Amino acid sequence: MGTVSKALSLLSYFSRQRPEIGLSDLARMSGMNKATVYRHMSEMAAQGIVEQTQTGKSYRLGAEVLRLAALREAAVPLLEVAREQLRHLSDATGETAHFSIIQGTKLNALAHHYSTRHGTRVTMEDAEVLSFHGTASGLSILAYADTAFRDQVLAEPLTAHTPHTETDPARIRDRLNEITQTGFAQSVGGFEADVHSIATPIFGADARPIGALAIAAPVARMTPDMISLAQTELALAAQTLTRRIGGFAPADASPTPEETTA
Amino acid sequence: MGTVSKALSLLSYFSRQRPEIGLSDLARMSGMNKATVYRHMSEMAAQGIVEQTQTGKSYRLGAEVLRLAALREAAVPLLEVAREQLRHLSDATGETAHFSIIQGTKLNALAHHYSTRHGTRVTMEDAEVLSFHGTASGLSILAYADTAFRDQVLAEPLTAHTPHTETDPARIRDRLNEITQTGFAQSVGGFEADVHSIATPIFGADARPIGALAIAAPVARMTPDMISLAQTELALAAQTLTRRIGGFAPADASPTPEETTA
DNA sequence: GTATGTTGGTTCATTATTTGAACCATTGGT
DNA sequence: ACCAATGGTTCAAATAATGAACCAACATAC
Repeated sequence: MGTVSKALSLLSYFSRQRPEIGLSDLARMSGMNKATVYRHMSEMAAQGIVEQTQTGKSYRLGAEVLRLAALREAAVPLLEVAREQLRHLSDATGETAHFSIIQGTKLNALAHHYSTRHGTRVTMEDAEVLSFHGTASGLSILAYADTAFRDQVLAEPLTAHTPHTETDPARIRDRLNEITQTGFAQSVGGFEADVHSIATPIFGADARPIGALAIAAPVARMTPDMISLAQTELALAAQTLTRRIGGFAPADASPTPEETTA
Repeated sequence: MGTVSKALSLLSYFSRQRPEIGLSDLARMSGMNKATVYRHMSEMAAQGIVEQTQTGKSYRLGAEVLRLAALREAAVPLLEVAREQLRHLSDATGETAHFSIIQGTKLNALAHHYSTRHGTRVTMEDAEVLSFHGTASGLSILAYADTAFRDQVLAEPLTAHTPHTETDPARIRDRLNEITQTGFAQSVGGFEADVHSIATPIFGADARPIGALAIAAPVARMTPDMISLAQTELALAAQTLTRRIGGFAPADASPTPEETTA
């Protein structure tokens, strides 16, 4: 691993739960020497990628990443198009819609939209790390991912987020097969208790999944009619999103909206 | 300059005008050796910061920057709060409102909001680089920036974006003094022909300007009444934004909304 | 008030990494 | 068939990264 990778890998320790990290902590977490971490952070700070809090101590992400993200959106308007679909999805279903993408071996929630139809709703946070095995989004992606990626994810220890999380790799593989039949993954309380989610993957130019659209509702409101509606809308939104970002669904991919509506 | 800085500095060559860059071009632009650029880009690609287009050739910014930006927003909700104010500003004035921040020695437009009141409007692109001397936003920032920064910006060659762009450093300094009197900067056709902009700065925790809010309208629609309205709304929005991000306006800063309304 | 354990930051000889000229293999144009 | 690009690769030489030990500053504990 080169110096640049090492420096950039420091960024992976920042999370929603830990948006600011001190020098010593960062050195401990990364296992790197304190002096090394200091220089890496200083260099990244000079480039605006990170900055120090006004107390002068701990580090956090810098404003430059905003520029980079805006530029990325200009080149590949993934989130912009996704937000459009999310708005439509939550309006059509009256429930929370969210979008997440694969980044390395992680699944990151990047955008969401709430509906105002109900007083209670499933709440989301952007930049939250989701699990592949415990969420509908993750499962839908795994179902269409190549074997190597699936094996890699399922080889790691699978944490049980709730009592209902399926953590047995063999049983998860069975579910993945079922998912490819319908094109939709479901998770009932697998990540958060009392949340029923339905998801379908989004594909990149190489026909491999790059993310997922999902609708999340309280278990009680996810009636058969609702499931049917959610699937219809998800299929349409996913197809639109995949197409708009220049992606291609694989031959065995999620059904077209016509098929679903039937 | 360390290796990490050099690698990260490659990112600065990506712009709205040039969202994808090939290896040889990037080497030429940066003046670095082709092999060096190749390894830097490879390492950054491994971290998801950049990626290669499916034609396999040129590089562009990667999806990881979206995660980083989402995380930055979670830690410092600058854009979220700014967008709120932009919405209000464009609704209240019926014109285009936009927000830009200083990054290094550049001024970057990062968010905007259009009004639907008129058929014609000033259009903006996010992630666009603005000039300090040619825009109302830039001037408003310069007016409140420390001397060192102001000198640095005015020492560089000042390009004339339009025939109306003021490029004489001495005359610009005079205008900056006037700006500190009122708290607002104006630019009539200084960046784009037929665009009249009014801007006021946003301050960080150290009472130094970090960005600016602006309203841009076609010259003909920027009547005295409109200017007055824009200033009132800008002052309020800027004060709110500065406060919400934990910033402080300096003692000699832009007037409070009360003073302006008078 | 002193001792102790933090913290962020710095130093410098040793070491490992980056660097760049020259080199391929492809591609596209003439 | 040629030429001039392109992205990518190699390897000795040069340069930069590294890490143990070291500050000074700040808490907390005794």
